[in-house]
Amino acid sequence: MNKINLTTQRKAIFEIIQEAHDHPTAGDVIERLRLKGKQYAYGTVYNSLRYLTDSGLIRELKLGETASRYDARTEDHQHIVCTQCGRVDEVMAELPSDWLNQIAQDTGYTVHETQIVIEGVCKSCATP
Amino acid sequence: MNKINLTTQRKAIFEIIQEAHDHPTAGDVIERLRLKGKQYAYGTVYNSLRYLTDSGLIRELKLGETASRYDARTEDHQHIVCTQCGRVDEVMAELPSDWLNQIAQDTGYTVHETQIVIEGVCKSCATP
DNA sequence: TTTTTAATTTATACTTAGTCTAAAACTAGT
DNA sequence: ACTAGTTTTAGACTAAGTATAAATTAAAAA
Ligand SMILES: [Mn+2]
Ligand SMILES: [Mn+2]
Ligand SMILES: [Zn+2]
Ligand SMILES: [Zn+2]
Repeated sequence: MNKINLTTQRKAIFEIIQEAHDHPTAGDVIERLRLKGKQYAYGTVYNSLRYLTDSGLIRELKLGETASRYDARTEDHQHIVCTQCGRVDEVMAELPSDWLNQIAQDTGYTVHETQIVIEGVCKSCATP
Repeated sequence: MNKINLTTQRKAIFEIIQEAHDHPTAGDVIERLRLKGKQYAYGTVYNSLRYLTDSGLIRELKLGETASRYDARTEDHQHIVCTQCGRVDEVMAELPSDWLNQIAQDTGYTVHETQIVIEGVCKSCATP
C-alpha cells in the first residue's frame, strides 16, 4: 500500500493505455510512444507496465495470444476475441454468481478472479 | 478431414497426455518421455502436439502461463488455476447459455468457443 | 523387388516476448 | 552539497516456440 510514484515515463505509458481502446500490447505502446516523439528504453516500458499493473492502475490481459495486452478499464469485465481479425472487445455482462458458486463448491477452490476469453467472429468479419 | 496418421512418436506423445492428469506442458512431455527411455527431437514434440491438437485428439490450453498445456479430455470443459501452487483442475460445470446469448447480443459476435480460466486458491493451499 | 514420391523426423538456426544486470542518471532527505 | 534510495538505460540473457534443410522412413508405382 505504498504511494504510487508516477515518473515521466510511467505517466506517458499510462496515458497511452488510457487513450487506447484496443487493449494494446507492449509493442503497441512502444510504437505509439515513438509516434509522440517519446522513446524510452525497451525494458523501461516493460517495467512500467508491470509497475502500473501492480499498482492497480491498469490490468494485464492474457488472452492466449503471444503477447500480453493492457487495459485501463480496471472494473471487473471480460473480453471477446475475433478469431478472424484479432480485435478484442469488452464483455460487460456480469457472470452469473450461482455458476461461480457451483464451481467453488465442485472444485473446493476459493475463487478469486476470472479471466474469461471468449472466441468468436466479430460483426465486420461475419458480413463479407 | 484426412485420416489421422499416428506415427511412433505421435502415439508415444499422445499416450503421455492421456496418462497425465495434470495438463502437462511440452516441457513436461519431453521429461516424461525421457523417463520412459524415449527421446525425440525437440521440434518433433512440438510438431506432434500441434498435429494431435489439429486432429482433435487433444486440446491445447492457454491458461495465461508462459507455456501451453495439453489435455486429452476433449469434451467441452473449463479450468481453474491455483494462484499459489499452480495446479490446474477441471471445471465441468456447463456455462449458462443465456449468459453466452447475452454476450453475443451485446457484442454482435458469433460466439464459437470459450477458454475460461478461473483463478483461485485450491483446498490444500487454503488450509495451512 | 526395385524405383519414385511423399511424409516425417532430426538437428540446428532463428524468432518473439520478456526478464535480468550493472552502470549511469535522477530524486529526496539530511 | 552529500548521501542513500529509486529509476532509467543499454545490452546481455532466457524461455517457448517456429522455420529450415538434410536425413529417414513409409507409401505408391512400376
Ligand atoms: Mn477491456
Ligand atoms: Mn482439462
Ligand atoms: Zn473480426
Ligand atoms: Zn494450490
